[in-house]
Amino acid sequence: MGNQKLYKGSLQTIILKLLESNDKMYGYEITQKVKELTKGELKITEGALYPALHKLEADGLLDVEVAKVGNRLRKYYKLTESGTKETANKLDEMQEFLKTMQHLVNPKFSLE
Amino acid sequence: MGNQKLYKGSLQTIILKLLESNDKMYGYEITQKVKELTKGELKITEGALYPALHKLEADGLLDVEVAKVGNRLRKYYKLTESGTKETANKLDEMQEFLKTMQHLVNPKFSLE
DNA sequence: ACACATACATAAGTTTTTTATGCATTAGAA
DNA sequence: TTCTAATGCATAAAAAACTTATGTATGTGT
Repeated sequence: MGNQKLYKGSLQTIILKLLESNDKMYGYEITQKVKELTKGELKITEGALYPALHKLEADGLLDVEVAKVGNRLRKYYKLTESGTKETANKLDEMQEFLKTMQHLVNPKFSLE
Repeated sequence: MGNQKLYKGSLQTIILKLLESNDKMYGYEITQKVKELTKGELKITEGALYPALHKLEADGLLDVEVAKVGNRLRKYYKLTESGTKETANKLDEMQEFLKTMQHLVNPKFSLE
């Protein structure tokens, strides 16, 4: 499961991307989805996730809707209009970042 | 120049990779090289760089050699044996990270 | 002279994350 | 049936890594 340290700074983008693909999700579901999609490489901790969700909501990027399933509550999050725009921005920045890093660390780099 | 936040956690790897490619470098040279290689996308600040170099040295991954150029001093850093091994590890982790993130944010993802 | 580039450094503050808890419900195994 | 693990939320203290601000000094070009 490699270096969790490298994921610093990308949590918001990951959350937004998942919500763009899945319309609405709740916190626990996000942790499981990420674990599944990354084959266990990335495990989002609750201590990071919930504050991040609260911040995204406070910033107006997410709307929350509380649902009761059996006797247990879930908080479903979905993108607001502004959240959808910001997701596009953050994904662009992420692509740019990945391209740059690829270029920096790729072995071919030493030939330049 | 995109989102500097995403580069959090990757500074050590970047420094090590540069030293792997260039044998020995001094701090200011590193900042300029990174700016050049990333076409200004990434600007390493001195407040981040120097503490990072000191830590890598303290951890035994870098050796330092002070040189005097004119009346001004430079600290040349180079990989130790252990630093060379750690560089390989960190580059592997970086590749893994980039692959995983690419997979997470790539548009194709929504088809899965 | 003055501004900017080179070259090092550290300290205070911010952000983001980890680690450690805490509470409560539900499903499954012993 | 009792205990453990999973589900589901949450927050607080601490650590990590950075930005911003500042300091010192030399060299270069205008």
